[in-house]
Amino acid sequence: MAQKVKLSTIAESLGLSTATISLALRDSPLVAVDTREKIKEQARALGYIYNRRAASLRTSRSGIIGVVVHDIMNPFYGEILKAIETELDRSRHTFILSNHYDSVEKQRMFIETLLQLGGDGVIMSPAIGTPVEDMRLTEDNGMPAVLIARSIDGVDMPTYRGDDSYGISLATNHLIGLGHRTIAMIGGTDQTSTGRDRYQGYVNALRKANIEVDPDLRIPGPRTMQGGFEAAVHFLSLPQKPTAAVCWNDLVAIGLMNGIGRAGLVVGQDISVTGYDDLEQASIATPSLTTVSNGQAEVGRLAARALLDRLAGSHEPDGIHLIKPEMRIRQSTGPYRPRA
Amino acid sequence: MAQKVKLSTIAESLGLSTATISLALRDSPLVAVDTREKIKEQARALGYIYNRRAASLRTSRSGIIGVVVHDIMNPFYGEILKAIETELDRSRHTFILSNHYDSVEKQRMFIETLLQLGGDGVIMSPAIGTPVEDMRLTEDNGMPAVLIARSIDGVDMPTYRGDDSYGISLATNHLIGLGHRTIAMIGGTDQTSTGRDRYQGYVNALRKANIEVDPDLRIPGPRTMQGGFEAAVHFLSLPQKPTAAVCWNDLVAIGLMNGIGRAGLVVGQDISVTGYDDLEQASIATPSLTTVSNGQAEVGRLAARALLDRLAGSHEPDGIHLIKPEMRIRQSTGPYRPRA
DNA sequence: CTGAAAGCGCTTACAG
DNA sequence: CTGAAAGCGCTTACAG
Repeated sequence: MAQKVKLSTIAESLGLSTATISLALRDSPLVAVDTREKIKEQARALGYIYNRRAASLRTSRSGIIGVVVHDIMNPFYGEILKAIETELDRSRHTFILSNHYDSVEKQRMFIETLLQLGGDGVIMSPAIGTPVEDMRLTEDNGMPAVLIARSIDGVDMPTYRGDDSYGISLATNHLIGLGHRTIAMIGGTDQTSTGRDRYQGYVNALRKANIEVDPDLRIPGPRTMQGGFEAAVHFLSLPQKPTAAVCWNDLVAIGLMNGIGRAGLVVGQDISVTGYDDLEQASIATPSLTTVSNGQAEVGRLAARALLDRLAGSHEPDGIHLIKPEMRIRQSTGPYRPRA
Repeated sequence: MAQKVKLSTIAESLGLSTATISLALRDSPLVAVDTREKIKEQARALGYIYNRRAASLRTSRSGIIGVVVHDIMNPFYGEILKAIETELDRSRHTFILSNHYDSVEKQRMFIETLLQLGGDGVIMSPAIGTPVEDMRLTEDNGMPAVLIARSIDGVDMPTYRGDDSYGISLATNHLIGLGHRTIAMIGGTDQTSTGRDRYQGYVNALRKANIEVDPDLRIPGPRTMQGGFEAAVHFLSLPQKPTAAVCWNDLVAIGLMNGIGRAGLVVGQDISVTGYDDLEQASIATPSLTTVSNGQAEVGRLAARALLDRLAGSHEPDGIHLIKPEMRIRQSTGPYRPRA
């Protein structure tokens, strides 16, 4: 490649100072319009590339925002990320993405890298078991953080997520309303706020309907399609013969439906299944999946906006902002029928 | 936050020079072992954060690698990215991810941002219609690029992708071997190398079996699950009454299978369907999907390694490296049966 | 084994 | 409206 073009290259070629070039390229009104045009023209002609590291070293603003979630391959996070991307693009921020796969270690390394790069802020769905100190790391170093999808006890940062307890109770109530009494809960973990809230919502709904809660009807663990698929065998062999399953999320539900289908039973008739999240896939699954919309786009949009607002100086109130979930009734649930 | 801790802070607190601190923190053997330990200890105690922008301004190496693909929410790219992530993590590189959604504009903006940040290299699956100049932008500015999944005519950069023509012929031959003669091809576009190659592979296989190629049996367009689902109506109403469909990818195939199921036909018996990619979902779909493994993990791993090797000075040969696809036979395909 | 000094390419008061 | 100069926080020859 040719000699590197920098501000001084342009300055010399035009007989101006680097200060003027710098101002002109950033559209400062301090520079006369025609000088500005001439400078921009020349920058283009020379193939000038703005050196952000130098600028950011000087200004201590990098334009970089970090985003770290459990796993971007999970469409639930994918849908949140898409909304974040849209917001950040609009304000010309660059975002750096990482999965932590629920490794506190990996998450901490990401935060450190982001600090080293001078990240302006971070949006995170904290890993299971994230210690409070790790969260402090961000704010102590002047990098504001916004949480999504999960909250951490003892951390009072702005947090955007669905109202899990309420959402899962919608699904459970829907099944109860269809006459089901033996309802299993498939998937999830007690190690996250989300997991605890969803199980609680299920328990609450059953109690309110005077249905005894049988702990053996809970099959914790699965959070993926594969997991739901594998859980089908366990589910179908439960001695209580459940006629319905409230699933942790849509992926688990779709996997479970596939597993149930393999066993020759018809979902929506023999067994009712609900999902959670209302992913794009939910409506085109066969049968189409009854689920709960979890407002992913809303979560992503609001979290990104909150961070940008804070960077712009205004201060969104801290604490948890719950997005209201909504029921989506489709073909995977139907009236109670006793199992053979 | 407290006053920012930098090299000079540590230097002063220990009565040493910044040069020594800098060397010690990077484990230089030039610094005595106990001095080194003392320095590291102090750095930790003070909560020192390495300023990469400053370092990178000085060394003109950033440790950043850019990755840009069509859409990370597509599990095909997700699986490639996972492999890239694994390789880059190992060498302590940070990666910046972006979708271009086949917008040349968005892709160019990403490349420019990456150049501004001093990116060390870029891995890209180029957007449809990427002009050769845009590809030059990377190398002209000393940032090596490696292509994945798609190639561009006239660009001789290292490229890693599956052998699409061969792969789709495997699927087509499998159907022909089962006795099918009226085989549709669903999805894809002629605007990418991948699209042209796959259609060509399908055509070649038919010709070789002396089956006349009927252009009306091609339904171009769909590349998503939703697209495949919607194409089912068109497919089922084709007057030629095809008994099998070669799909662009697994997503289209799964969508199509759902659509066929809704129409009351049984995939694997009434209609045979093949996918492409062998995504995780393929094996747990119902029926499980016969498909072609496209070596995503291999593509990601090799592309990342090629870039890292080049950054380390060695020079992987340019040109296209084709990964051999493999057939995965499952339940979605079965022997020919005339349609009612 | 350790230090003094220059320089990476910007931006920003300040002066004119 | 434009310029001279300092400084952001590192690293790297060079000297000792």
